[in-house]
Amino acid sequence: MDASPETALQDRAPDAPAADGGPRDEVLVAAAETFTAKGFAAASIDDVARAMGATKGRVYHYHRSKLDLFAAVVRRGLEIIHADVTRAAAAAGADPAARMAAMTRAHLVSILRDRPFHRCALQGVEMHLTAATTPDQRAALGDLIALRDRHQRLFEDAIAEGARGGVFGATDPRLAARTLLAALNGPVHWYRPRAGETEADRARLVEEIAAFALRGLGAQAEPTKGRKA
Amino acid sequence: MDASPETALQDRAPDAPAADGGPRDEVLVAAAETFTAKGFAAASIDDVARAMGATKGRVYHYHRSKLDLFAAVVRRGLEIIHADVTRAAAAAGADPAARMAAMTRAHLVSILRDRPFHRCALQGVEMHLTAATTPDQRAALGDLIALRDRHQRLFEDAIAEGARGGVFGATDPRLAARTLLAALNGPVHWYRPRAGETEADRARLVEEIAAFALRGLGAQAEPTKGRKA
DNA sequence: TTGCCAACATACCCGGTAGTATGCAATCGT
DNA sequence: ACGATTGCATACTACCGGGTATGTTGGCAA
Repeated sequence: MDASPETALQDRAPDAPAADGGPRDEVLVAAAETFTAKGFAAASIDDVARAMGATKGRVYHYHRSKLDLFAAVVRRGLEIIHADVTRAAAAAGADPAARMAAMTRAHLVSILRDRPFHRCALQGVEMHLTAATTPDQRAALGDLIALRDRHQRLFEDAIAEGARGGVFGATDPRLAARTLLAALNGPVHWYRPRAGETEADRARLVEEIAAFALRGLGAQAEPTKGRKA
Repeated sequence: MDASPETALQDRAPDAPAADGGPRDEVLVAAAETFTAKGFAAASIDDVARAMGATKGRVYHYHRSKLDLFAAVVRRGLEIIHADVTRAAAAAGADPAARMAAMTRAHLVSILRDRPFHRCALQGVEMHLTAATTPDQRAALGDLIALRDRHQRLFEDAIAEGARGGVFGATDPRLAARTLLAALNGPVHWYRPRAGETEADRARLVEEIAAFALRGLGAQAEPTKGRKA
């Protein structure tokens, strides 16, 4: 079986397109929910399997280790949100304020929609700063950190551009982006879709948090120009 | 030893005054740093002991279980920051904006000073939302959540008062407080005192984040009235 | 039909860790 | 001076959970 180390299934790029609803995808979803519920270290592979009504065999059939599984979940989360924000930024015009507003809302919407994945992504990011003991862990989490940095730079650049245009008052784009994202990521920790929650409820949540974040940057509260779009 | 279940050492109120620098305190500090570095689930009691150059015996002499130890750390963190913010709020005048500014800065300063404890506090809060399996865990974390809520209510009330006075633009004080605190707690995840960092550096950090947060509330950027105090 | 392989389930191993039981030196009250 | 208690260290146990090795079943190709 391990005759050639490259033969077996890897979860490299095949995960990137994603969300096909197939069995591989079901494992990822179950893992995201379980890791979200119990945390990476506290959740067992059996827990993940049980969440699907399956056993370890199914999990290890698609992923070579617990960390690999987790990394796949984190990667999925980071790629989803990066795609969402990038798309929103492209759709918005060149105006820095409107562009930033669109990015902020897209980030929030993405979080509310795929909260388990994004929660795991945050967990994964924190694991890096802390103690990634083994060298393979370092490697596995390393490129995930790169993805996170890429996403953060999206906001850094937008802030810096706005600051050059005098739209924002930020002196340190990096610190501003960090603080902005910290505020935007808040719902990851406490949001739970309540029973009978409407789309409008979520939209209101997004608008309130987005308003806070955009004001925080020093932007003038533009009269909800692109609203309802 | 367990003849009477109440004789032995409990870590109830005795911890509250705290920070005496004694051996009990040293255990708490080591625990805070270890849990911060590895996370609650991933950190072992031996890790905590090793961080002190001691063994498990010393830890279990002061705390009855891993969760008890962790709860003590979380409690310490929550009590510290609550005391700091309360004191700052009292020192500031009755003006809602100035009061909120003082609270915000106090919260940030507290985080930079005692980051390990506050990081554990955040961890502990998240553990509650997730899976506190056993009933004693529920109980242990329950009152910690109460402490967290008390601290959050400090900000909620200040926001609500400011909103009544028309100082802030917040429609939902609870959501505003949550988002505000999320932004303020940002440094808990990434801050590390760099070598050769001066007091002024930290002050600048505090001011930038505080400015973001206060603007987020819709407050006018008051010309740093109580600065250097 | 047969053979092969994907897609799992089952059974098992084994290292790490929470918790305990015990030993033991120093200190303290009397 | 001397038990008793404090303040740990050491040794050990029980168990959980990651990982693996080995079935077993269904579908698909030839």
